[in-house]
Amino acid sequence: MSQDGAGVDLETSLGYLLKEVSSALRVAMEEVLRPLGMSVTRYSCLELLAQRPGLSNSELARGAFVTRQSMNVLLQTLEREGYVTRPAEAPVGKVLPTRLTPRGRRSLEKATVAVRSVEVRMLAGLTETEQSTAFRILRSMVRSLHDGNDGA
Amino acid sequence: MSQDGAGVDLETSLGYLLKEVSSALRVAMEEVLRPLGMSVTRYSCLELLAQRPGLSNSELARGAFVTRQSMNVLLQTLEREGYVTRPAEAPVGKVLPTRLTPRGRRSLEKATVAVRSVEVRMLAGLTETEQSTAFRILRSMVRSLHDGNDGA
DNA sequence: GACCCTATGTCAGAATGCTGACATGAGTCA
DNA sequence: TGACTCATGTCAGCATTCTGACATAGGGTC
Repeated sequence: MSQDGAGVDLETSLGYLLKEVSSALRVAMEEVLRPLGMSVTRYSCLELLAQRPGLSNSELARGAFVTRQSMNVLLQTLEREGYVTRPAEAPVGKVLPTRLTPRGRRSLEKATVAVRSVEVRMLAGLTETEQSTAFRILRSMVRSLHDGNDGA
Repeated sequence: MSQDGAGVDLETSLGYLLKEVSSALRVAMEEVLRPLGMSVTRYSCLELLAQRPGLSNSELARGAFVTRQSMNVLLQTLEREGYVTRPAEAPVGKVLPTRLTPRGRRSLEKATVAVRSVEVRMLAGLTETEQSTAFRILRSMVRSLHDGNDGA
């Protein structure tokens, strides 16, 4: 009854399960980030900047999986609130390298602890080997999906 | 430089990789669904109804990982356009069991083919064993994440 | 029956992300 | 040099989803 041959069976579909996991992960992250007054996208942006200082708006957008327009709005907010800084003039081209301020770094610290606790919980019950296997398999999926789009 | 000890290293984080995969999957699905004039959520709703006829608004919302308010908006659209039907009066309680119309079923058929092709592409390069392993690991992640929230 | 708790359907407003569009700067090629 | 292409930053409008709120139905418990 749940599979009439032609359909994508939800119970056995890896795509559906993937959506379920990412949904649960997002909910869990929002839950621990909310008390800190931070959203997932905001956290992603700050974490990206902490690990790769000087990233541009477009690079941050790609790293956080949103459009550069959305990231631009977020960066303007973060800049206005004093979490990041961007030069008034582009050193080269139109690219504006962004950096965390001390305030941004402090804000990120608490968020990082919270997010790490979620990731630890998600990985609970998995061996090191299983985690490595999962990593390899997920990487393969990303590659396969991109190949079909970009043709690269 | 990319890992100063305390940070969540993006290059090795399963959470980040998970976000990358689901993002790529969503993009790929939107790409094949757009020519059919269908969105991912719309497809999810129809597929859910095909496999489990009579699902209520709230059940569909949970199955598609959106709020029941969002699903309600979608259902009203689908009903107005003749893809689904709901009784005017609730047979029991307030629950309105929803069903696909022939038109909805036809619309879904093409979409299912398109979505299946994406899933096949995503799984290309993975053995049957790897797919089973991925399924088991992802299920474990969902369980661990939910345990922390519901306390169940 | 009275009460409480939960789940549901639904409306309205707010937030978030996306598409479309434009100007500008860098690289390539003839 | 000039034309062409591509990537970037940014503004504006639109679409989708979410949060808040309300009334109602059903299952308990007393």
